[in-house]
Amino acid sequence: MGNLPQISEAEYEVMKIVWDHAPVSTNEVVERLVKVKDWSPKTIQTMLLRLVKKKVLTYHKESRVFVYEPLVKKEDYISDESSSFLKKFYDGNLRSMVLNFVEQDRLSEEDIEELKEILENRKKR
Amino acid sequence: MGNLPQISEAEYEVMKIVWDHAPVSTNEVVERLVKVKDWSPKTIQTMLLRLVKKKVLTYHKESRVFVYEPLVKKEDYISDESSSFLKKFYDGNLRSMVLNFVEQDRLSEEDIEELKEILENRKKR
DNA sequence: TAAGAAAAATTACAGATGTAGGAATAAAAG
DNA sequence: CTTTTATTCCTACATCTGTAATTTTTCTTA
Repeated sequence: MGNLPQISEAEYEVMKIVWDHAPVSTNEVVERLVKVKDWSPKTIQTMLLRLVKKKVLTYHKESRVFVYEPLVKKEDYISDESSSFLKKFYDGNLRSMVLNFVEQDRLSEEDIEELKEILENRKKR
Repeated sequence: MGNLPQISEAEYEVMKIVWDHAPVSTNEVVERLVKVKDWSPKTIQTMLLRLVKKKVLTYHKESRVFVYEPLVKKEDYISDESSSFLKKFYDGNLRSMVLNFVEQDRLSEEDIEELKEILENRKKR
């Protein structure tokens, strides 16, 4: 953990598409993204290029088009980001975070109940 | 939430000192930070300046020196960052994050126990 | 095979960030 | 009052990020 490449905010939007649809061509990424984000296709192409340069993606040519695939797994990336986040703000552990949420009354009754169930279920395996 | 100024990584290191020691002079911030970070005093001064410009800090002059105080509360900032983080990676709720941790076996038995206690205690008030 | 269309390659540029150096000024000391 | 020193003010510059436009290359189609 902590050794994955840096992915910027805009790049992450692109990665979400790639993770969900790889192997995926430039065009498909563009088509899917412009539905959601108000970006020029050129911008999206820049992001793809940068992600390749950062080794977050690879591509191969299929005749004239690029087809991309992730080199970094989504789960790994999210795990990594979660660790950094917890380290930065909650002394590295999820307990501190949950405690903080509880103390600040940022959880509803249902949240609490569901959390307890999640923890119970895990215990029982 | 979501309307607080952006605080960069390096700026955040400075803010930690200010939050913990305000009202605090440029010199005190520098002295405390150079113990922890390998930064030039000039760099730290730049950070303080930028934080003032971003309205994260105010200062007043005490004779010739600047004395800083936060305009943004640490708790508010952390809350805000937590919301953004959860929104970005866990669909906006802490439950998803905890569930994910549980599923990925990233919590020890003690973690689970402590979490359950935290939730229990909260219920009982 | 030449023209047109589609894709990729190259270039651009402003703002944020990390990382300071140097100039100006004000206060303290002699 | 002048020199030294501490502090602030202004400037700098490379990299990253957001946001593309322009140019070149390569298929496709007439």
